Amino acid sequence: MEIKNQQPFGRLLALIGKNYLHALQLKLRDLDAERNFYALILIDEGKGKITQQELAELLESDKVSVVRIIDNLSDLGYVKREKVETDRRKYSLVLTAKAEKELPEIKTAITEVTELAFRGLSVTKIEELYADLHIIKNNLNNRNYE
Amino acid sequence: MEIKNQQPFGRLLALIGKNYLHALQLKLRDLDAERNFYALILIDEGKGKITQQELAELLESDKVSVVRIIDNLSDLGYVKREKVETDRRKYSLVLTAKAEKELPEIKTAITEVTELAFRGLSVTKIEELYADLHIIKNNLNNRNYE
DNA sequence: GAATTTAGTTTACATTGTTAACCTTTATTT
DNA sequence: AAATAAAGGTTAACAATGTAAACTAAATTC
Repeated sequence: MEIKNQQPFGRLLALIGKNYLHALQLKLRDLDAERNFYALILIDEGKGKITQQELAELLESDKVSVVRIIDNLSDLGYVKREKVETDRRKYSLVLTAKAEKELPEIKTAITEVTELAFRGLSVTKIEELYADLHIIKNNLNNRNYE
Repeated sequence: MEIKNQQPFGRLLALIGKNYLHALQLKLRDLDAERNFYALILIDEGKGKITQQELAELLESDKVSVVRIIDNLSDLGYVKREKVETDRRKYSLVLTAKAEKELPEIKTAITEVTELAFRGLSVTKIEELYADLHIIKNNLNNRNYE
């Protein structure tokens, strides 16, 4: 396979990532939440203790974006901000009952879209793929070229 | 490797794609063009005959986005729109001398970032990776779930 | 206790994605 | 040939996203 005359590798990845998200949004179109599904999962895993700053790190995003994500999820009734008593600059992010009710459907949808994406690939190949992608992700980390 | 407790696959790809583009933009920061590098390459390959509609298909984008891309490249002096005489609805997209002069640097930068991304992976692995990604891209094509 | 740092918010601006309405030119229908 | 539809491109509007700067309030450092 010639590498020349192909679209840049990063462009290919970004395109696939976008299509993945579209498939997920379609599967979950009956929910109020239209995006930020992974944030909900991370907040759930935070067991009521995660802060916006910590969430920003997990999402590899910045705190301004996280404010908007939480505003969005909060407006839709998925998340509540709770002042941390021991450090009153921080908020703990807590899922509402609504979010907890819908979370299984979200996780299932993610699994299904991932399975759709991987159709025709063996488990071995998928594991290799993840390993390679993590190598590539590290290679492209800012500290490697800035 | 556990697939659970990882970030959604599409999110990983989108992140890597974004980092790839950042690396490329950094490498090419001395150029006037700050993006749309791949569009320039496609226009070059179109040998002065490609139209906006055709470019939209190659970019897997829509015609509105392409208008903006060509506006941008045209404002920066990289591309000219030339009316097609045989079908006066269309424009041929033509690179300027400036674009042709900078194109080698752009292609080199893309190659370098791609090589940086693939550091530590064998040629065999890279070829497998491309093959797998194209399978995944097809799997996630709209027609497979809409 | 003054200065700095941290968590979060707000504002601003540019880019991107999406949709709809529109103009002009070409193709199709009848 | 006239009417209609379709195609190529443009414009406008709106929401989402990325990035940066300035800000408040609380905590930490010196």
